[in-house]
Amino acid sequence: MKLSERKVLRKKEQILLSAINIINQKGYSGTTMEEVASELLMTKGSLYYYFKNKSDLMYQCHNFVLSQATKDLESILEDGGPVKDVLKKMIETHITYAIDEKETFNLIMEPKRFFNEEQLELVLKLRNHYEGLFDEIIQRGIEVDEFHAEEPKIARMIILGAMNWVQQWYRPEGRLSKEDLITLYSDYILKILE
Amino acid sequence: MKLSERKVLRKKEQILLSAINIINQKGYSGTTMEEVASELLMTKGSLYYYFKNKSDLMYQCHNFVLSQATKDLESILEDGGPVKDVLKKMIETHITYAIDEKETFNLIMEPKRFFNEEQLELVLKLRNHYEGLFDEIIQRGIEVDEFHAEEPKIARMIILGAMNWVQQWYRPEGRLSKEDLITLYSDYILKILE
DNA sequence: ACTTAATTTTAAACGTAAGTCAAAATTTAA
DNA sequence: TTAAATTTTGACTTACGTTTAAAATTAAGT
Repeated sequence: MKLSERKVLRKKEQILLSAINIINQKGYSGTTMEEVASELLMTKGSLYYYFKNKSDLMYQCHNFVLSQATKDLESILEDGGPVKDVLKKMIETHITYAIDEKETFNLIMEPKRFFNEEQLELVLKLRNHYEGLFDEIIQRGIEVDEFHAEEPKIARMIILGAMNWVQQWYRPEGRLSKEDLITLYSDYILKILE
Repeated sequence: MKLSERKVLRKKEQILLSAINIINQKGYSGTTMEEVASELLMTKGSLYYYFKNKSDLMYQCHNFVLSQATKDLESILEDGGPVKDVLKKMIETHITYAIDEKETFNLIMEPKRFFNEEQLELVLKLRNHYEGLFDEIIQRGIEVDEFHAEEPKIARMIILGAMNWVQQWYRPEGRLSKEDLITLYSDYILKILE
């Protein structure tokens, strides 16, 4: 790889990190290309040299965060251990992302609105892979007879939905600590798989 | 009430119904004031005679649909019967709205992005009321010892999240019929409350 | 029916933010 | 040092929400 190519990659990553910050504060619609640019002392025109358009930039931010979450889950799965413990760790990770990276983690919410067809395909692929990691642990649990589910994929959808909804109501400054929240969710989710 | 006032109300409702249709097809961002207006053979300027701005219009669409859903749930609750059956009916109603009125039912998703403070307050009030209806049936169930939940409101959040997520993946043309979906969801949700 | 007042609609603006582009500036490589 | 490649600029276009003053229409009183 040429020097110049590496430079472009570095710049792209700089832009991504900066954009992720702004998006997590102001949301997708609240974030302007102008603001992302000025944060890095560029003009917005330059952004279009690195990213095709706003939704491309947003897509890559989402991708960045989701890929990181994916890696986290993969390493939890690899570490192995009792299925219930593994699932609990996965739940903890997912909920933590959902809260801490609220906006970028869940651009997920309305992918069709924001992404074009090509991006959408990639998002869905990555998302399927991510969701598949939950299927994997559920499957393991079923095999060792610790989990039971008639339609495991539906159970997984229910679990994911329950966890994602956390963003809609949870406030860190509220009555429940993040730890409490995660404990409660883990317990309820395990009941689903009983 | 004067004739003119009634006329305004009728017109407002016409606009709402038309807007709800467009929003459910194209989503909030995909819907332009221009399009809503032209659907009714008006110019977009006129819309601003009836609604303060776009987010006011969208808010009222959401309100309209959510109010209808609320009435449906209230009448199910009033009818009474075995708590599990009542809850199942409520689940069916909620999921049906979530699928059929996808966009307007769940402007819910990101209320802060779209609504101003005043609207937000009203939305949250209505939403709390709506959610409270689920608390009510859960409470009934606990009292007759058919449901068990340590933190019933968290259980309710989990249930709502699970149901709302349906919009993200369910396709009527897919493998599962809406009936299958609702049956599966009901069964899983009842497990949460076991 | 006629006149005046109130209501409703219009069309032409404006503001903001996304996206484009040709030229200018800078960097790289020979 | 110079020519080519890369990167940045800023002015322009377009789209859409929103405002506004004036025009058109409708209602009400006599």
